[in-house]
Amino acid sequence: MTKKGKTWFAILGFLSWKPMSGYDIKNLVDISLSYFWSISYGQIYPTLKRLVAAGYATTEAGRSIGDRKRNLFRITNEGQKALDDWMSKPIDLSIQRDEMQLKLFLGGQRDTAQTISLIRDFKGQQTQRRAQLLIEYDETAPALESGEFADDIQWLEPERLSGARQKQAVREQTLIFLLSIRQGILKAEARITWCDEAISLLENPPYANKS
Amino acid sequence: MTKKGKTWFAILGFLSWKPMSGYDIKNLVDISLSYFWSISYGQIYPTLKRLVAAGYATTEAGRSIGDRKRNLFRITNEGQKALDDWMSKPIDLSIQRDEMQLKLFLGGQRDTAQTISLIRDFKGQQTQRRAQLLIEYDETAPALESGEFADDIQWLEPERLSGARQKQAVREQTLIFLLSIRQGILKAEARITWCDEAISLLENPPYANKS
DNA sequence: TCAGACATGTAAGTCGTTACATGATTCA
DNA sequence: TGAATCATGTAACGACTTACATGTCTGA
Repeated sequence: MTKKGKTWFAILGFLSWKPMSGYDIKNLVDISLSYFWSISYGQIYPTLKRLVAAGYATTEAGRSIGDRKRNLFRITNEGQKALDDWMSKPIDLSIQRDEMQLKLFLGGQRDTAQTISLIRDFKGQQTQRRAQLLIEYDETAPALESGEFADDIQWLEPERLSGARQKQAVREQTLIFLLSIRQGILKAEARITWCDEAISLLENPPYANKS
Repeated sequence: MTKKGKTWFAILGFLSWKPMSGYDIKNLVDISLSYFWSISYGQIYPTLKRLVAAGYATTEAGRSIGDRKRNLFRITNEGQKALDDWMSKPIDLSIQRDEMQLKLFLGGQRDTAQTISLIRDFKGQQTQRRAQLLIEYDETAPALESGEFADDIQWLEPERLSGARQKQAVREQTLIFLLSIRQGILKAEARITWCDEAISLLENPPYANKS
């Protein structure tokens, strides 16, 4: 049996929303998950094939009204079952490589000045990211009230629902999206806090006057 | 020319401390960088070969006094130069895949109850990790005062230095190590904060009474 | 009509893990 | 003596990116 990794279930997860093409999936990830996920065609198309081979999806070539022609993939009951199973499994917490920490560790006691300057740069990056995320948050938040997506943010265009249900779906989706942005903001802020602590300690080591 | 990735420079960075074997490097990473880096023999030995081929390191087979025999690798001037260059380059900030966020996004509006339970589990994991890191912090911190490593924490055993210089080296290394633990703690706390916010919002959505 | 977006795919290569193979040395 | 650990490696596989190839459709 083929190996089922995170990409496998990520794609299956999108198909559980509604039937999609590989192209749709790529767009969806790029537009709405760009901060914490990415995927390439080199993964998508072969994985879709394997999903069909595994009986987790079916394919309908060429279909689509009004739109250009796309190869749509639809999740099967078996696929849905496998997805539900994976969704409820605890998060895999294996190491997240952290280049900043690696450089700190490797160079920290050899060249403090350079390390400090590196941390300063890092803080700059994180500060910028935080600002960017705050803007995105503010642009998205109104949809929570209105139930209508702002301008270009129509990543989830659900099957047409009647007015009230449609608005509710938009609100739910918006809340999820805001939560993910919020996570990015908190992460950036934690890093900024760390940078400040680290710079301060490296500039004035607590053992400075010890022999 | 062979590709030079992070693993390449990670290994080179260790060699810049003192000559080491592949086995030493593996141990060092496992013991002191385990929270934010990992490396396997399948990477180490081939990379060491490539470092030698690139002129960044030399090898001395069999050497070692009192110890078992090991193949030691020593960084060259050229290697040191390349390392310095890499060390001063800004941190690569490309996406960090985040399984929690992926699952939130995929399942959030389909099955809120399951998502909440997933977040609760995640919070549990992060709380545990935070506790573990706090313990490690407390165990390591005394070395900042004493200039002597606690019990089994002798990852950096520098070339023998005279008393005062030796203590100073230990203090510097300890500070770096504490900073990296601190980063792990801040990261875990940011995640815990997010979990609380997320659960609260998912349980009581701000749009609950809207039509 | 033709540039640009839409849409689908493959090939080659890097990166990393796991499992396996091999042998030396230590010490209970 | 034999189990554990020290020590060095390779092979196979999976995950992911990049670059390429190919063709369609839309609108200025």
